[in-house]
Amino acid sequence: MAPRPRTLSRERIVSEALAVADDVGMESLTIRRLAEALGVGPMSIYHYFPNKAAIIDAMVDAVFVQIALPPEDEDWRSAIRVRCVSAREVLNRHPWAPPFMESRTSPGPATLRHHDAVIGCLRRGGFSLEMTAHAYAILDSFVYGFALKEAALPAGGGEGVQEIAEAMAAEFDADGYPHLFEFTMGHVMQPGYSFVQSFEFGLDLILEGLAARAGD
Amino acid sequence: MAPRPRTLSRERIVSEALAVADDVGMESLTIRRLAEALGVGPMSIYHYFPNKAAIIDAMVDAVFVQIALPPEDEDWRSAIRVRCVSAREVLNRHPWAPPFMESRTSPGPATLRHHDAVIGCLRRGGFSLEMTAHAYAILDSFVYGFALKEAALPAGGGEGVQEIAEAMAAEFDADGYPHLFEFTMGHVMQPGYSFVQSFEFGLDLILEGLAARAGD
DNA sequence: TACTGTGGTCGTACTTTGTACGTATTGAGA
DNA sequence: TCTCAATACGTACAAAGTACGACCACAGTA
Repeated sequence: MAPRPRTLSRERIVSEALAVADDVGMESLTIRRLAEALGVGPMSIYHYFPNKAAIIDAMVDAVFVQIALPPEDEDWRSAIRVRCVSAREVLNRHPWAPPFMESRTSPGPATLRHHDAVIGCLRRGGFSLEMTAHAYAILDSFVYGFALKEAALPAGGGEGVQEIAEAMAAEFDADGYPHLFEFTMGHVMQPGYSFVQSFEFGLDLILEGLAARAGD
Repeated sequence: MAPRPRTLSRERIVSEALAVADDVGMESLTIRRLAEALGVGPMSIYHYFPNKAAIIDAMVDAVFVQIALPPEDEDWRSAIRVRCVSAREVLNRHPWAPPFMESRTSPGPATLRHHDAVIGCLRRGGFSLEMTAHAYAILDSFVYGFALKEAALPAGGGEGVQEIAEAMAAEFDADGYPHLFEFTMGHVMQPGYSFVQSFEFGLDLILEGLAARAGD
């Protein structure tokens, strides 16, 4: 029945794939590299997954597992807030993920459970089906979009940004872009700047707007 | 000086690349395929671009060209609205684009001009530098995130969704996901459902929230 | 007219990818 | 001990990006 349960398993493969993708990026996650990280021949992986796409599906589901579900004992607004903050953290840990979270055609169980919990939370909060659709669309668009932008930033979002901004500023020195110039110099490159602050600002703005419309 | 200006040019290459990517998706946009579409050998392309990444950079800039700048003669709120609606349309025409729009490290001139115009619009509207950063972050996160989700949908967002939803519903028939089930059946699969409606809903919600905070 | 240089194109070939196919190894049950 | 199925791997092939250098057509020059 289990002749040779040597080293591999779906779990180990997925977890190693996450590590590699986090480390070197999705475009450098190759079967060979993954196999090497697992200490195994490339073809061994295909005993557990039919193809690379299936591995990515499993990776996406593994990301969803990490996102906190909205706590059931809180009101919808703070419960949703918890899950959105958690989602940003998780997506930040896996910068490769945002483009894949929504585009997979075969969602895994964790993905389904997650969506079920969020929808349930909104419904319990008194949202109609239509308003639930709107709320979920705007919240997730914001969360994924923000994560997408953050992924483009160097780690942390504080330090390395200045360098990039500096390099960019050098290109449009000839003030063909006056507002961009002012913005970069006067804000982005200032010491206290942090892109992440905009996340809670935006999230609370959206939650407030949703609360005002909750009865619709 | 111009010994043999036969068929190729940067413009023609980029425009054909857009067409191919729109048609078969980014992952199927290969140099060979692009060359074939241009009626040219694969290597000829490398006379105009140093590598594939440079082509993608140019493609992204070509997408930015299409997005309407905020009209200067309108108040910030409707001007920004115009450009966001336009952005969604354009990104919808190029479903491959969202993950690339922010992640390129060398922005083209259209990209810079676009950002300059949006920032200028907000500044003229009375936003502080800090508020401008927040506003731009939330607006673009929403727009890109929404486009990302839309790209995962079959064309149009109305028709094919039902089929997919039906297929999905078949999997969780065992009502392990009651809210998702209710949502899918009671809303998504209803005749009038349209995901796109959520865009204007969300956009107006955000604009309203920003207007309320504009003085900060 | 012949020659030469230069810019545009392509043929060949190398490396790296995903993965089809068949084979070797192992230990549980007969 | 023998068999067999589950597991791992070796080899090989198609398709990708692209380095390298050859070819080709014309613009000037002589």
